[in-house]
Amino acid sequence: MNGSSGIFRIRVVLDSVSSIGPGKVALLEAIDCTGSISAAARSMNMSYRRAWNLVSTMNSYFHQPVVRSHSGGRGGGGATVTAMGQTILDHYRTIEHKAQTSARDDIHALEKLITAKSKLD
Amino acid sequence: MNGSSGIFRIRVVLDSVSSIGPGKVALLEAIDCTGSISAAARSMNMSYRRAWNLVSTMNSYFHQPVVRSHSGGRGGGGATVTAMGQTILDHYRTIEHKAQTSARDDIHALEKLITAKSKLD
DNA sequence: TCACGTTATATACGGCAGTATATAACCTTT
DNA sequence: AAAGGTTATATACTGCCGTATATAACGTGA
Repeated sequence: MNGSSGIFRIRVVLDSVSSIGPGKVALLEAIDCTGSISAAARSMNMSYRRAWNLVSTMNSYFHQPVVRSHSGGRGGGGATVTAMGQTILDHYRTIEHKAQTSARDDIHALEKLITAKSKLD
Repeated sequence: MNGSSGIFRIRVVLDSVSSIGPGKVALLEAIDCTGSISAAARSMNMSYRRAWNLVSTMNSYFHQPVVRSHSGGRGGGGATVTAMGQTILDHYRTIEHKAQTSARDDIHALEKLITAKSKLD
């Protein structure tokens, strides 16, 4: 029944240069889950450089950093999602859920108009 | 005030290869408005090739064509958005509106978290 | 019958986003 | 002190998306 996967992709454009969408959100969650930027990148099959750039960008356009990182020490270092980061994740997921729920009938109607091909996996 | 512009971008992913988002929707509306693919492309500062490819793609993944075109004749030819195309536009706009409305509080909350930069135009 | 502007299609070119790779600094653990 | 894995940063390469450009066919109106 899916419900939460693919289907619906939302990007919140906050500014002419600031936006947040499925990619950055997934990265934040992966960092939260793995405890490091490089592990998160690996888990998503993304280059470290790209992951680092995304984090750097996000850190720069919110009032406070969304990720805090440190190098050296046990495990070589790591990164954590800050309270600000969590707040953003929460809002994004809420937006996603409300949007999905409220528009579900029309989404379903659209789905019925496409010629059946490979279903989403 | 805005209401309909930027802020919120939704892409409905119908299939591993089929999706519809702001770009294709804007193109469809431009075709509906101008009566031709090339005029629509010009009005959007998009190459004819790209516009034609997008139309071709959409025509291929819905049950019926979303745009019908004809060459030659008065004005050299033209293109119109079919009933199917209109239906898709309607559903998309409805989804967009419902999503925007239902998630408005959280969107606003997110906006307040970014460092003020150039506002959307 | 010729002109006009469009559809339809192909090929070549350019820019840029993302990858691959390398290197230094960091700091705990052994 | 040495090892190990991470952050942080730079440079070079690659692939792809979209532009630019060219050409043929089409069909109404002058």
